[in-house]
Amino acid sequence: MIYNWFYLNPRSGVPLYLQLKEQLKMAVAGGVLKPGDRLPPVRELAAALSVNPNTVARAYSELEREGLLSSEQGRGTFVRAAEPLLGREERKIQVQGLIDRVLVEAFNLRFTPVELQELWGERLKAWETRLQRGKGEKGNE
Amino acid sequence: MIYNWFYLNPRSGVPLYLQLKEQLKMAVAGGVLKPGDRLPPVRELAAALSVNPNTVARAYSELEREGLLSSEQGRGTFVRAAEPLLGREERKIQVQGLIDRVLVEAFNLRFTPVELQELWGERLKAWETRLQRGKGEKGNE
DNA sequence: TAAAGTGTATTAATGTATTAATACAATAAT
DNA sequence: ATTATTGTATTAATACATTAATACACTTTA
Repeated sequence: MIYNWFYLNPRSGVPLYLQLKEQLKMAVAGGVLKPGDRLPPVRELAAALSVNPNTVARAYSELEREGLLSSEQGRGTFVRAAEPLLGREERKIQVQGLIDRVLVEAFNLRFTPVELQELWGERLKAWETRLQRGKGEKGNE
Repeated sequence: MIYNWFYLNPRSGVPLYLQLKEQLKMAVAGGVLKPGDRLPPVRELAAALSVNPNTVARAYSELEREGLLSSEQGRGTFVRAAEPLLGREERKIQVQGLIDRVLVEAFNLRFTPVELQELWGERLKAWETRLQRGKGEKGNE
């Protein structure tokens, strides 16, 4: 069951819809949800997570705006198979911005470029193997 | 003048104190502000930026809590010279978390590990040279 | 010691975000 | 066609964040 991949904590301080968005992104990035997969209906997932359907709807719709999902009224919500909405150059700029912010933070935490390079390598490899693992499988178990 | 390194936009949607925090971090990470340097008094910087002194005070105090600055009542606020407050392991975990978030975002934007590796290398090098440049200089011009 | 310069704390005004309740609209199934 | 299923839009209640006004406390300097 795909539900088991999600867990919301109302007392964490992090908004429910943001927690869900984050976990949905993880599920897609990690291969648990694959392009074309259908997500649970808003009411169903909302019931399973004990939140208002609007909360799930907001997570879905924001992820649609960000190009990760695709919602069709009356049909359902799906993981987008095609390229995201943004163009190649725009996406690159966005990722660059993210990387720059990490670098600034890390330098302020007194990390050296060499240490950072090592840490980055570690994490990238970890995600690569995770993506590899989730390659052959199908469906939402 | 150090003031020239800061610019706040009240209509950007981003809170003023966050804009200032970000720019202060950049100034330190990039070597414009060096350990031991004194920052402008809250009232003075506030006047220069046309905001309430509390806004500057908040930026300063949060950066103090984060270990980047050090404020002393009656004396002023300075760039912290010593190691940050967090321990080595804690800092590593924090940076790892930041990196992971970038990776998730990037994968969802359909970047491949190879592309990411390249982009990361570019940005890291860019910051390295920037840090190098700001090494010999002294004071706030 | 008085005055000026500095960061800090308290309170209030205002805007924004979050969540829920409810009704609407489009599609699919019968 | 009718009903069930699905996403969407509107509104309201509530809490939180942001900024400003103002007074306070500590340090330096004359």
